[in-house]
Amino acid sequence: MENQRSYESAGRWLSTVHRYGYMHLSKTFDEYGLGEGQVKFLMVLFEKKEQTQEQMANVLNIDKTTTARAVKKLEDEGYVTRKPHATDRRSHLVCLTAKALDMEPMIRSILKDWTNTLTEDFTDEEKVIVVGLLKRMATNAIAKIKQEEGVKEK
Amino acid sequence: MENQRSYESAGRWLSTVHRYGYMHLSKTFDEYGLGEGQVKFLMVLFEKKEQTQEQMANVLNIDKTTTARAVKKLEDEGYVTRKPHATDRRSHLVCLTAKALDMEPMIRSILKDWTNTLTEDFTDEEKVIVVGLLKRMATNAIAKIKQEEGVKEK
DNA sequence: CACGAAAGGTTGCTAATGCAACTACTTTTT
DNA sequence: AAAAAGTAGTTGCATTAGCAACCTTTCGTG
Repeated sequence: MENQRSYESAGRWLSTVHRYGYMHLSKTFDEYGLGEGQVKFLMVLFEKKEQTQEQMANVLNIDKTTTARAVKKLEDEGYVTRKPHATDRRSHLVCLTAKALDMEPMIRSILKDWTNTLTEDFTDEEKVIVVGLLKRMATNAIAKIKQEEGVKEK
Repeated sequence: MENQRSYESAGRWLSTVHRYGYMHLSKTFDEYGLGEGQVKFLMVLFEKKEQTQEQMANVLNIDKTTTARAVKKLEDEGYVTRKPHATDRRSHLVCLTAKALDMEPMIRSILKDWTNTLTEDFTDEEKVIVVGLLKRMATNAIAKIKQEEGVKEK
């Protein structure tokens, strides 16, 4: 149990990178009527084409209320439409509009540019390593929270 | 320019880890009257003992308004006091209370536990690597944002 | 089939955070 | 020394995000 003298933990840098990414991407996407928070949902739709809100929330591990509000903004800005689900009247299928599809390359390139900025001085190997480690941390975090929830409602 | 088919970028996992960390730490610190957002300022004070808000904002790369509000909450909860600066009447020195010092081991241990959870299945080497890579990403992010600001006000 | 549980969404509330604008002191320039 | 520029903090506003509570529809079991 060494005395951790300086505040240099993973979490400290993680939150810095996250905040700065948020700032940069918010500013960059602003001119397209997009907020940083909506982009991740677009990314899911670019891959899956049609999804219910519930499905998107699950894939991204994001709360369903956050999902609902992000989808609403995307709809307001003309990036997605919602059509009734064929068999379940509770849910809606969220679909991309032509506008969103036109913007796909642009959006991907903005995200990629930011990733490149973050890993500017990384070797190719390090670039691969960091994604892998972050993914494992995310997996561990998710497992822990799920476990806490499980305990709570036992 | 390979087609990045799945949304597996560093940023995606980074934001997941960040959000889950926020959730876990908020919940854990809640019973001490602390929010996740205030803890990083306490960590700075544990190391530097006395700081102006400006100094804390700089160390953490956090906006001064966020700093002001975090300090206010810490003051309201009895973790810090503010005393007038000896030579500059614009600023205040933020100092820890006995209550905060008593809680220091507890707070460090909660943060460390979460780090351990995130890196549960990491080798010792990987634990070191991930902090280093995150720190470099943070440095790159900060440099980029500073550069954008510089351009703006030219 | 009916009733209760579960699932998909929405609304109200709260926290952390950044930006713009403002006040109040300090330092620099002329 | 007076005016200009810069620094420390604060307040108002907006965004992302989660939680609790609620509504509506669907499903499962007696």
